[in-house]
This record gives sequence, C-alpha cells and structure tokens, in this order.
Amino acid sequence: MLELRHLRTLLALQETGSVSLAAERVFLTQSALSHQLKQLEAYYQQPLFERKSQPLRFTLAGERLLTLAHELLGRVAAAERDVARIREGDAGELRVAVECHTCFDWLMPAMDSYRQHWPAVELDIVSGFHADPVSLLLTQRADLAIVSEMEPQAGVVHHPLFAYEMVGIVARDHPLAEKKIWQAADFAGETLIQYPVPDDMLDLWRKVLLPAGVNPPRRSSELTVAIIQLVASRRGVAALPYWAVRPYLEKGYVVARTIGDGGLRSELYAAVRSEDAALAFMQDFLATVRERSFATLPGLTVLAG
Amino acid sequence: MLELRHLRTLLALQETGSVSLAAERVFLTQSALSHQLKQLEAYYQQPLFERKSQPLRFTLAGERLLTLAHELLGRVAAAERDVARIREGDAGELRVAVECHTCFDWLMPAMDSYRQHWPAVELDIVSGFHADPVSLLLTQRADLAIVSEMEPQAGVVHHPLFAYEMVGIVARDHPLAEKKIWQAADFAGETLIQYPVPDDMLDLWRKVLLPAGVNPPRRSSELTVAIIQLVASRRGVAALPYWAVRPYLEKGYVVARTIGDGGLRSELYAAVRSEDAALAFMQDFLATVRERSFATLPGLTVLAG
DNA sequence: CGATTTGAATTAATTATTTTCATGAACAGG
DNA sequence: CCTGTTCATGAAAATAATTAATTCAAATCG
Repeated sequence: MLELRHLRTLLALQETGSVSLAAERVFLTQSALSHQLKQLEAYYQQPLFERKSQPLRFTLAGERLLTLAHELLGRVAAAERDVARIREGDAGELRVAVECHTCFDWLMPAMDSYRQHWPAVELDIVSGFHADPVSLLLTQRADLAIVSEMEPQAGVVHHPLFAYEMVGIVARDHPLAEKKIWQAADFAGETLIQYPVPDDMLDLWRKVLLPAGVNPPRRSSELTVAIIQLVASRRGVAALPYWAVRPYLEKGYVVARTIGDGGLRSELYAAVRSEDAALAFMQDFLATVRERSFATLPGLTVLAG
Repeated sequence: MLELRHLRTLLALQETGSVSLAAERVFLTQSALSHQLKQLEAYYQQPLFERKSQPLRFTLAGERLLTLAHELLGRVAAAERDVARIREGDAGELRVAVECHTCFDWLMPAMDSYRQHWPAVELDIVSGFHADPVSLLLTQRADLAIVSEMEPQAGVVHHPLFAYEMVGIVARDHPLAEKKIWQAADFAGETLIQYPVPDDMLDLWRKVLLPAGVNPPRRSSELTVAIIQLVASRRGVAALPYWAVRPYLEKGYVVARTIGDGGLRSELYAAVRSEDAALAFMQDFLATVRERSFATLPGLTVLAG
C-alpha cells in the first residue's frame, strides 16, 4: 500500500537522478531504496522508471506518481506548519547571522519562501561579518547563525544544513587548467582571489593552505562576479563553491578543478540557542533552507546530524 | 513521521466516531489504533481529539490533519486509477446483476461516482430478478453479480462488500412494538410485507423463519415506501435493512426492532468471473462501492475476506 | 580490449515498527 | 452497584523495513 515514504523517495529520485544519491538524500542505504522501489513496482505491477539511462527516466506511471508526490508533499508540509502554529502560535523573532558571502545565494530564496509561510515571524539578517557569529547568539543579538563548523559550545546546538564541494577556478589558458587535481603546493606561485574576510573563515586556508604552510599573495573582492572576472583575466586563482560558479563554467569564462584528492568539502550548519531549538518557526526555517537549497543548488550533498 | 496510514485512520475515526469502529474499518484492532493515535499525538506534541465525547470531537490540530486527509486521499485514489489505466487501458464492459431491491439505494450513487472516473467503461445493470445471478456470470450475460452469500463456485470469486443489520419494523401502536427483540415465533401471527421475490432470497426466511418452521401469510410490494406505508397502517410487519428504513424511523412513521438475539446480520458480496477479478476497472468498482456505501449509509460494518 | 570503477540488484540477516494479546481503568445505563 | 462498552497500556508476537555483504552489469579508462 502506498505511503508518503514512497513519494518522498520518488521525489528524491527525481532530484538526484540516481538511486544511490536519492538514498543518501532520504538517509537510507542504496539497498533499502532498491527494495522499496522494487516493492512499489510490484504493487503497481509495472516499472516506474528506466534504470539504464543516466539521469534515470521515469515511465508514464512513474511520472504520474511523481506528480502525485508534488501535489501531496507540499500540502503535508503546509498542514504540519499549521499544526505547529496551533501549538505554539505563529509569531517569533528570527535574526540570522551570516558569516559567508556566498551564503546569500541560497539564503535569499529560502527566506523568501519562509516569509510567505510565517508572515508573523520577524525575519532579519544581522549584517556585517563577525569574527565569532556564535557569540551573537549568546548575547541575544542574533537567533540563528550560519557557520561552517560544528564547534561544541554550551547553550548552543548545531543543526546540519548541507555540504558541497569547493572547486578551484582558473582561466582556461592558465597553466593550472592542465592539472585535474590541485594540491596545496600548486597555489604557491599564484595570486589567490578571495572575499575580504579573515583567513580562518576560508575553508581553503583552514584545510589546505595552512596545514601545508603555503601562503600565497591575495587580492580581494566583495562580489562573486568580480572574482570570476579577475580569474578570467588571469589575475589569479580562486576557490568557490561549485554551485556558485557553475553558471560561469557553462559560459566557459573559467574552468573548475578539484582541490586535493577527493575534493575540498565544505559544510554548513545552523547554530541556535538550545532553548530555541525546538521552536516550530525555527525548525521550519531549517527545513525550508534545506528544501529550497537542495531544489535550487546543483551538487549539494546531505550532512548527517 | 506522518504517513498516509495515519490519515486513513483519522478519516475512519471521523466517519465512525469511535476508535473501536474506526479500527474495524481499517482492519486493525482497537489497540493498534490506540497506539497509532498515541504515537501521532506524541509526534505533534498535542492532542488531536477528545476521547470523552460520543461521537468524538477533533481538536483544532486534529481538524487540520483531517482536512489534509481529505485533500490527499482523493488525490491518491485518482493517481492510482491513472496508474492502473496506464497498465491496462481505460475501457471495459461491466454489466452488473442485482438480486436485491434495496441494493439500488447504494448502487446508484456508487455507479454515478464510478462513471465519472471510468467514462470509457460500459456500465450497465442487468435488470430483472434471477433465481441464480451467478449463472449470468458464467454465461457471459453479466460481469458482476451482487449476492448475499459466498457460495463457492468454480470460475467465480467473491469479494466482500459490507454487512448491515436487518431490522423488524412495525407500527408504533402495534403490540410487537413492545418487544425489544423479536424471535421467529413472533412472526407467526403476523402478515409479512416483503418485496415480490422468492423466499430463499430473503435473509429473514433463510436464517430465521425457515429454521423455526414459521410460515406467516405474505403481502408484497415493489417499493420500499409502499412497504413502509403498509406497515405504518398496521397491515403487517416487515424486515428491512436498517439503513433503508432510518429516514422513516426518524419521522416516526414506524419503529424498528432487533430480530433474534444479536440481531439479523445481512452480508453482501460481489461475485465476478475469476479471470476478471484482477482487472483494474473491476477492482476500482468494488472500491468505489465500498467507499461510497460506507460514506452514505448508516450502520454498515466491514466484512472480512 | 581487458582492468577497474561505479551504480544497482539480490539474498540473508538484522533491526525497527506495527500489531496483537491480555488486561485494567473509566464511564454510561440499567 | 453491577454490567457492558470504550479506550489505554505493557509485553509479546508478527510483520515490515533496513542493512550488510555480495553479485551483476555497465561504463570508464588506460
């Protein structure tokens, strides 16, 4: 018998295009999903998608159930929001502290969607870049902080948001474009183009350059396009999230390369005060950020709690 | 995490007004449902209904989930119909043979609903009363027969539809109105008003009068209202389904009494040829009949396969 | 073209969840 | 005050979901 679980699976399958990735998305193993799908196809006595093609293609029946999934899951979310509001009311204050430049790319669509669902919540961004955004939480100057590490701290809980790959970008005719994988040493002779933030907020610095003792000259810009522009005109190299540079890759302005074996993985967490962690309007903000981000940004991976 | 199962439960809870009846409706024990509901309330951290009142009342949160249930389950049914149609096509022939007069009361609304979902299925009623409606199946003169007993027959499968209580009805000032429970002997001195059908098609005859050797004088009429009219004017007594007479009971034209200890229970089955049993348009007809009947008629009980 | 990697299916085993059984408490109606 | 009914509960049983380990089948790559 059909359950919402199956529809959530189909949706993940559509978004990721593969069984294994979909499994990761719904926090199950590939095997579990394979079983679940087999069972579903047995129930409807017909295949729901073609496994051969990459990305996988849905059959007519699969498409129909996918449509159903879209219809239902949105309504479920809406109903659960309403139920939560019945319990806790619909008002609240949610000041978000952000420490990364690119975060605005996914934060804006998420906040936009969230505002529609929680019109009575005062939603603000605490602007400016802070050495320690978590301290803003404890001093009541923010209610949620976006951070890239899960540093344990009394009175604060961290909720995983998602993970993604940081890629090195360089002009197409730059010598480094020849190398598939860049190591720390490759940055030694280059100018590093970056956002104007302290070094320890850069994943590239913390995880690659600092351990290797490499300290290349820098040049900075506030805007992603400006960084791309500098890289394209061979003024240096940069490390940016894959999802932030993909549009420029497709236009061929620059090329992207893997940093370190297995790539440079960045993670994002939302830190909130412990006493706020269970609030419905807070929980739903996290759910909205995850949902919108996975739907919008390419190449995200889930981050376990 | 919310699943469709929970929504189906809530719907049954609304339709029946009690946990135990709802449990029966979804083919579970009362205990199972109690656990399920407890789990659901723990998940939403709030009560979903008040147990004290009869019929039970939903809380605001419960109402909201009930609304969700109505929204979703209809869509699920529609999607599953579409999926079945993708597999088997949307056309077919469905000639329904009916042996009971009152059956038309529930058959009409069900057929009406069904026709909208399966416009390409040729739906007909094989009229006239037949000694053995199952033989119509085997001779290809009907595709589905409504019968009141599950007589095993090669090449034919029986699907349970529902069960209900047959009640004795009598004028308010008739002596039998004094008796809460009627036994076979009570019919001895009375005229029995019935539909013009052979005796062995009457549950009252087969299950009560014949075993006791009681054979009261008869009078017959095609129409339920006419039977009620005769009973009300003290021309005799009758036995009819509770759901068929309830409107007249409420108006006070006649009164209803239990027949035999524990009441006289009637059952209805749909008989179809084995080779047709798995057809989607056939299965959905059965589902529609059950769904519409339970939603429309009071006092039905489920009938196990 | 063979070796290697990757993604999905399979079987058996495990784990988690759901359901039942047996029972008790609360309550309504006689 | 009993009696029947309805719902709740804890433990046991049954069932379903999930994983681990492995195989199979394509795709990718030297």
